[in-house]
Amino acid sequence: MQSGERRTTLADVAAEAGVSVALASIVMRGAAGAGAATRQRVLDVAQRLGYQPDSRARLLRSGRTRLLGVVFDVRHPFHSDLLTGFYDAAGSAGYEVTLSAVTPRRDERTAIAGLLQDRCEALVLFSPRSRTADLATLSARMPVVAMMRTIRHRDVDVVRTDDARGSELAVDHLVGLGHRRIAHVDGGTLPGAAERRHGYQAAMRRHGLTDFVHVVPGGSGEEDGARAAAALRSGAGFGGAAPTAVTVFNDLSAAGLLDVLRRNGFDVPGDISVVGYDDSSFSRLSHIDLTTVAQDVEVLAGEAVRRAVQRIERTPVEHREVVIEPRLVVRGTSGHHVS
Amino acid sequence: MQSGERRTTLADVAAEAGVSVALASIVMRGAAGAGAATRQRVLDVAQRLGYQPDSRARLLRSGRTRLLGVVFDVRHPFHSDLLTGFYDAAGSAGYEVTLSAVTPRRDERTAIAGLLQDRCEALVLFSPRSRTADLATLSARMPVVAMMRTIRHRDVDVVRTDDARGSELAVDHLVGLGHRRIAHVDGGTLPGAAERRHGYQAAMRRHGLTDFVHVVPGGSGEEDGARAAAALRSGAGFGGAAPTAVTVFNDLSAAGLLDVLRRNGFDVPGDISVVGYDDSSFSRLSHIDLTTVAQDVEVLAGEAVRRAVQRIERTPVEHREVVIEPRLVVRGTSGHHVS
DNA sequence: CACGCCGACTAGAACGTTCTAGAGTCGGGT
DNA sequence: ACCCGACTCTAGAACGTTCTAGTCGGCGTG
Repeated sequence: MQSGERRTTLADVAAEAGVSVALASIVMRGAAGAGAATRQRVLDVAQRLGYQPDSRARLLRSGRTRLLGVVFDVRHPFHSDLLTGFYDAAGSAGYEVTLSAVTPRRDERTAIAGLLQDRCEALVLFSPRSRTADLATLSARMPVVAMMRTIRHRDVDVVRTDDARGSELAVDHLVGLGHRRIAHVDGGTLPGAAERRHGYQAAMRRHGLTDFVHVVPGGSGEEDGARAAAALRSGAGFGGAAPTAVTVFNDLSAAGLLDVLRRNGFDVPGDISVVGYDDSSFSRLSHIDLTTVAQDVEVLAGEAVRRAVQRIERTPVEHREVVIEPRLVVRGTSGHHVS
Repeated sequence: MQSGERRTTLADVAAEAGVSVALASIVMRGAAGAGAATRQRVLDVAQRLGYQPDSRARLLRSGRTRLLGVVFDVRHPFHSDLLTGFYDAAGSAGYEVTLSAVTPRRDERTAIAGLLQDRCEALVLFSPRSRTADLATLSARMPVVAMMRTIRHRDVDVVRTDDARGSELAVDHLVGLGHRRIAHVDGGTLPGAAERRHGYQAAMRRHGLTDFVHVVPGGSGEEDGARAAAALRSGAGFGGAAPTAVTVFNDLSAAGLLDVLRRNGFDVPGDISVVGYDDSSFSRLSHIDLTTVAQDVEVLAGEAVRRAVQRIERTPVEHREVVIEPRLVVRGTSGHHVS
């Protein structure tokens, strides 16, 4: 099949229906100005010939593309969730979505360049790692929305979760369960790590637990969490006493930490409570069952689309940065402190 | 920023450089037929004006898009891995990739329709669920490659893993460890489930274990595996004796099964060995550490691209169906049978 | 009956490229 | 001196749409 014949164009449909191309165009895009009978006839012919409008030609002429470009990372499960919400939000705003993936061998520059050619009207970047200056340059060409990360530049919009607040929720939860010796395994220089660390510290101070603040260097991988577990067991932070609870930079690191703890005979949450961050799909596995801080996917996606559309349509915008409230998901790895 | 001014076109560049549009075009696409000095001058001007070619116009004119459309499911982690390989393979074949995602609220039809408008030259569908007839209709319009699934239609190409062989590898591995009472938790009517079930049955027969063949109804979710675990413990299949090993339809189901087993005091792999399927990222978590059957992502992606390109360029094709050998990844959930 | 108006329809330009056909220029071989 | 080929460059059509500016009847109104 897929024969060499030219695909059917609007001209074919028009000829077959015995009308002008212009009228066929009017019918196809549902515009006013065609008689009911003619309209039906054109529609029938189009259907019969299997006519598919050529979006390239259409958009070339009309200037608009109603296309939102999204750069996401295939390695980040959270991005997949966000994508789901993004399609919904874009759809109801009357925009299409075009995707460009970052992979281990395809960097962000390449992914962005791919979208640039597609003439999308705005760029939405999931957890961008580009330098602020590069994003600023980009924003001279089209609206740019950065997600899950702070960018301090007046031409780049930001939609992110309040990560400091997320850590605070985790600490509040643990304090509510009677914990005092709460450690934090951080994410080093990774995006969001500083906010999460500061949130932890602020919450500890607020609860009068300044003396118990203990940050253990971690990272984003399982092995980072495992390493941190070893450091914790040595009990360096609390004058020899092991912490009774830990908040971790992300779920993957938390999983590594959990594993080492359990292997070493610790009962979770009996001996020690663990709270992750991200609500990754695997944290829901009953076997892991991780208490964690969830980002609100629907709202994040919705706000990003809203912001992009506002910029495209030049609607005045109230705040450059939209910060979404996180939500604590209590599962099986956190429990009452028994002294 | 993103001012209302028209974006710079080839005509602008040409005018500024004092050459014709045609020559500017020649320079921009690196074609032969421009003097070195002129070429450099045009390039400089283009750079200075921030010229970005409009792919829509370009492709409208040239007819070709060199675009491969991919439909993937955001929920399937394996698809993310495959995407990585796909970008690589397409890139080195000189093709671009355009993505359309299936999400819980965006079905395959919609995802395909989105790509159709983009005028890609071939469609590659990851684990398509569409009916064969629909795919056949589609293939009248453009080459269609289905992945990870059998399609019996002469116009639809197929690139998939030999799932029967995958199950056989799992069984061979377990038999090699001394197991005889090996059960299979299947995937019902899901794509690939029948092949995996048949592979299990064939391998059991080959090892003379026909009497021990025992298929437990399962599914793709964690809860399916959990349910199957309960059924297994009742020992229905082997005359009251519980199996010493299980092969499971996929990793997620295996994780659910593992969890229930361990919670009920079974030692894995001491009391029972478990083998999953897919090598999902979470199966690598040290906490799960699942022995599983891996699909060769690089090869799958490479073959899919090769096949799509062959169809596009009308190169004769040897086999309609390309079947890739799976690979067993031995981790911690399988061990010697101790009787 | 003339007028204006409205609805149905159309011709042709426009969008930003690529491609075809050909025009000019230069240098070298006869 | 002439021609030829190679090279550089250009004009203008073409791609499949949408949009602008109409044309053409018919009908209600004065």
